[in-house]
Amino acid sequence: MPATPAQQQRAHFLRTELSRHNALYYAGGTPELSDADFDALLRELQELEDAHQDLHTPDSPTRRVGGAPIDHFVTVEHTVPMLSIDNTYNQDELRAWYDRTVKALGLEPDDGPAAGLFAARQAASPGAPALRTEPKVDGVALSLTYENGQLIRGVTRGDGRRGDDITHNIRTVTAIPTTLKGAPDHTPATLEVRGEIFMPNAVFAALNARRLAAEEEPYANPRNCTAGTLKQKDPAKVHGGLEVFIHNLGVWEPGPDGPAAPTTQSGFFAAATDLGLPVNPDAHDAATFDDAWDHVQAFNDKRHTLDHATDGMVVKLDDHLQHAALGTTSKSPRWCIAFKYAADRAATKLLDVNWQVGKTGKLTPRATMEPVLLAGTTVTHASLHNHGEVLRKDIHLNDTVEIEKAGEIIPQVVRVLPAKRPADATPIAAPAQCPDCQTPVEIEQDTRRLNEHAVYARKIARDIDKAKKEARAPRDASQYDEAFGPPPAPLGPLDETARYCPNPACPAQLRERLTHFVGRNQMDIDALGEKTVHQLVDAGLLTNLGDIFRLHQHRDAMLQLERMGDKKVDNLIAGVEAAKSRGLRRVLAGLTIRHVGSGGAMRLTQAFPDIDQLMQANEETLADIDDVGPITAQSVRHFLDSDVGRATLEDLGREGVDLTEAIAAPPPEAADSPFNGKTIVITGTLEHWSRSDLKAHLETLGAKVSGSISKNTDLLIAGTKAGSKLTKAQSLGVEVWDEAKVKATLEA
DNA sequence: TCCCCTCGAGTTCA
DNA sequence: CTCGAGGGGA
Repeated sequence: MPATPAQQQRAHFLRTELSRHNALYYAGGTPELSDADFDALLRELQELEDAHQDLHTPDSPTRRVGGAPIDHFVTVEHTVPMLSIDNTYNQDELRAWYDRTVKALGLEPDDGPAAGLFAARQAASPGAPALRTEPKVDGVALSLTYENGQLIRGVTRGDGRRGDDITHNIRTVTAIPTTLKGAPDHTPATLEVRGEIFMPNAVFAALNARRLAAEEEPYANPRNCTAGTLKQKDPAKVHGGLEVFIHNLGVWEPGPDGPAAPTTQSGFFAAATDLGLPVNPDAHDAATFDDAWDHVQAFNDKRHTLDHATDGMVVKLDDHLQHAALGTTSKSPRWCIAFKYAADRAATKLLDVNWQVGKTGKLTPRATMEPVLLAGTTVTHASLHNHGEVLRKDIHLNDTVEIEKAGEIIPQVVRVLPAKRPADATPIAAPAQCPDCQTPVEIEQDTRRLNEHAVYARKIARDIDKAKKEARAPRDASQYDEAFGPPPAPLGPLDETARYCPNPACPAQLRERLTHFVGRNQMDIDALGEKTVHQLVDAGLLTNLGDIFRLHQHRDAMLQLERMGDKKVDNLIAGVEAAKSRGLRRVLAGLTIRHVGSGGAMRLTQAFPDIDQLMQANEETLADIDDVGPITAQSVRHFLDSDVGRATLEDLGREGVDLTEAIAAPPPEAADSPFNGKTIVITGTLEHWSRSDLKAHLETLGAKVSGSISKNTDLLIAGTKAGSKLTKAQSLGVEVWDEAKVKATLEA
């Protein structure tokens, strides 16, 4: 049956949309569609084409050249999981891994070149290296399978357990042999190897130059471009020039005449080379730890001269028997470790500075820069923290600044490059008034420096007292230097640490405070996100915290707003209703009282479980509470005595918000729980609980759940993607559990 | 008075 | 995740 004009139009629309999103996705830009939405469109097009022969076109996204259409990639289970590698960031951490490993192998502690691992390797096989070092190339990990020397499959790493079958695309990569040397008789019957596929910088640059010339969106970086091109549905569109380095062995079944499986990492490299598989030319044997460390350091200079991105060095044990003996943790093998070089820096131009108003009224300068690629992401913004910081670093508009990522995540301006300061560089002006409500700002200075002055002044005051008692003349100011040492340098503009808008009714602050109040750990009103709050504030429906609980009176007004349907409004009203019973602790945590967050709110409600009792507490009583000192106490009292504070609490009470806190009796099993009395830190991504749920649960069992690791920590619960906390816990010798162990213990 | 430990607050990008 | 600052023990 021929398609109707409407169907033809729809099919055309779907084809252009799908191609456009494909292009966006592979350019590493922001996809406008989720994978599921993309698949839905693709399916719709497929169905249209199936029903109407005349809609078929050779270039349809549902087809690939000369083959059957692919709906989606086939998921393939890895025979041996492809794990990720643990990271270290300095020599001590690397050494700690090495010592741990030597100990786990049951060898003598390795204190010199003749002991430990080195000695063990020499005994087993004279001249054998203990370790191997190999650059960590920033590309895409994949697994290749050969049968009788023929390439039969290429699979992405995926989640480590299973990945996507990309064989059709892999065949177009000339760096990957489709037939091994010596095939079929002198190759393994089955061979599965792992490697990294990447795009050399020169290839990437040429590709982007072509795209720019054709007025197409350039690709974000070589790695995204590689990942994108491997996920092409049409192999003809895979970019040329991809390179690959094979680095690990998955499976090696020798077969009747084939070579025997290698038993060491160095042996594997030699064997791979014999079979025609490319390996990294900068990999080295290392007899001892010190040798390995020398390679690590030497490569830090060399890596910048290479034509591909590297972000570290992998250190591996050479002996496969030792690999087997050590095994793996749930996320990474114990027999190798990555050393990450100090955060990469990038230089870019500072274009603009905006002053943001925070929920406390703090004004923060936020820099906008020319987009620059840094450690895998494109960076445009960075906080400049405060005006003192701007002055101390002497940052001007139009300066070229050097940026790096703190903790691999948050971009920071490290310094300006003074030689590159242009003629049109202008100092960054700090606002004298709030950019939103024009109230004159208040300035805070470094408390430590203020304290130095206070200490110096006290010394003088005490001396004057003493002089009075001893009935002698007080010291002359010119003698102070001699008696008390030189006075601290006077405070100047460079000591400014914060600028505040003091107006409690500032609209910008109100927006931020409302957003905080409805946030996850406070009132937890899911339907009220940042966007919606701003919408409602702009519409005049939210002018204070209490208004949230009156939103249901403005149903019609809300329905007038953009992207606000019946369903969303119902959701919102139900969420607001539920929020009324969250209790005093969460209300206090949401109020933005200085120095009172979730922890402080808990302490306060433990001492004063309802608002009336809290209202009656004076500063001294408050300061008696554990973890509450004079400064926090004053801040709490100040809030409770302020007009806004009292009015807000009364308003919330009138609207039916629960201003009491039930004191949870510990469940009977708490006493024998292994978590009782333990100080626990949770990190990483958990599967079965949200982190806050697990925290709440462990607390009912008598545990203290804290946010940072120290030597007081009894236990670290590490989910996947655990970061520096895991490393720190290991270096402090803190016990670490994975999620499965927690689950098993809780169920026991 | 000095430190160590925690908490609060601000923050970027996918 | 990191910084700064408050709290509290040594």
